[in-house]
Amino acid sequence: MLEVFKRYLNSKTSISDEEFELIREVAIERKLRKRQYLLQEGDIWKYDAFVCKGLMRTYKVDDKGQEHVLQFCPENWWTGDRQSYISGEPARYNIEAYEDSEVILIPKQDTAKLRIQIPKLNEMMYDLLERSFISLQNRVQSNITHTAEEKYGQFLKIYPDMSNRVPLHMIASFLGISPETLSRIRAKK
Amino acid sequence: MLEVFKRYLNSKTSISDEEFELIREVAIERKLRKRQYLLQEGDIWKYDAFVCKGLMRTYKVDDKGQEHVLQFCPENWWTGDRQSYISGEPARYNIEAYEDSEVILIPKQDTAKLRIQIPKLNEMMYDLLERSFISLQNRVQSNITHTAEEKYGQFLKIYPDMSNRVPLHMIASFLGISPETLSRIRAKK
DNA sequence: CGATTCTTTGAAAACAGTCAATCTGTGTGG
DNA sequence: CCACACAGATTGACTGTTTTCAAAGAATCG
Repeated sequence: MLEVFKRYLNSKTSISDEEFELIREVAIERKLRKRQYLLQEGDIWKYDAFVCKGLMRTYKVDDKGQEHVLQFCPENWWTGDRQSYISGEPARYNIEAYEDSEVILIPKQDTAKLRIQIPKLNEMMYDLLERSFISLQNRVQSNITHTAEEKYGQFLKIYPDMSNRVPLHMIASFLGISPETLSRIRAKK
Repeated sequence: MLEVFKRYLNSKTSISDEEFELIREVAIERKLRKRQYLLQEGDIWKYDAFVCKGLMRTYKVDDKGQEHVLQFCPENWWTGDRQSYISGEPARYNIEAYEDSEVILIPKQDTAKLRIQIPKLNEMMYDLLERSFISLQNRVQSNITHTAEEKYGQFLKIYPDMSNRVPLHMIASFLGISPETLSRIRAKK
């Protein structure tokens, strides 16, 4: 599991073996079965989580009991609840494995130390946040600009394999449309 | 204009007079009249921009010539096109003053130096990005969860004074609904 | 195989968008 | 100072899209 992480780090920046040892010392390896939770609403999130294998989804349940998928997080992406992480408040989201998954957790305090010890890691994580910001911004823009059909088209471009990995109704939820509507959109292609 | 900026910085962190001098040396003060552009689509954005006074809006024009407002940026907020800033690609957005405004521009290279010279500034800008990320995430969540009416309610909570400062049709555009629909939503309260 | 989850389909209702006309307020120039 | 132009807001009628509800048909998993 750590090998995947090391390969990822070296694709994004360059980390020496000694530096990676520092990471290894604090990294927690966790295996999750499908439908197992990484985080439940109300808990406090204190990690940085890197998905080595599998697929996580972040979702929220509204007053009417309806689920809304905020994010899909496949292998080689980071997940977590940034709001809870920063503020120390209870999480408002659930993060659940939707496939059997392998995740590396780095406790918050250790991340802070590592970012000082390994400046390149710090830089990488900053870049990551910037890019996440931009992709969220693109998503907002897509939401206010496009029709349901166009949004689905965009989604397929950005996540080409996701439609094979998660059920349709979760994609609909991610896009903010009803599953029936998405089904009909697909039918007419 | 720089006084406003200094006050802002000291509300977010603490910057000594000597440190602020470093900022002053590179800061560019710019006054903009209503309808004047800070950035036009196609240009390359190379600054960090802090709004001391007035109101900026970031928008995009789609294929059909329709404007879509991505962001309102009143005094004491930062604006810019992060995508263009990072990648060096031409901006896809326009940033326009919607009131007579005063903006401080710090050129990209100078920001980089300042962030090294003034660690607290660096920290502050990181926190800022994190918080911007979270608020965008909340906006996405609101987009996929709520009806037009609920979204408008949320908007009023987050930007209580904005409805006095910008025309209704721009708020509609920001929310991704038609001006007529927003007008009707308001009428039935 | 049986149970569950997911997807599709149909019909009706709710909702939002478009187009066009009218109304309102503001600011400008004669 | 008034008349006019202009931008913005509202309203009505219509159209089109999306949701909802219900039921039936696939697909998947234990």
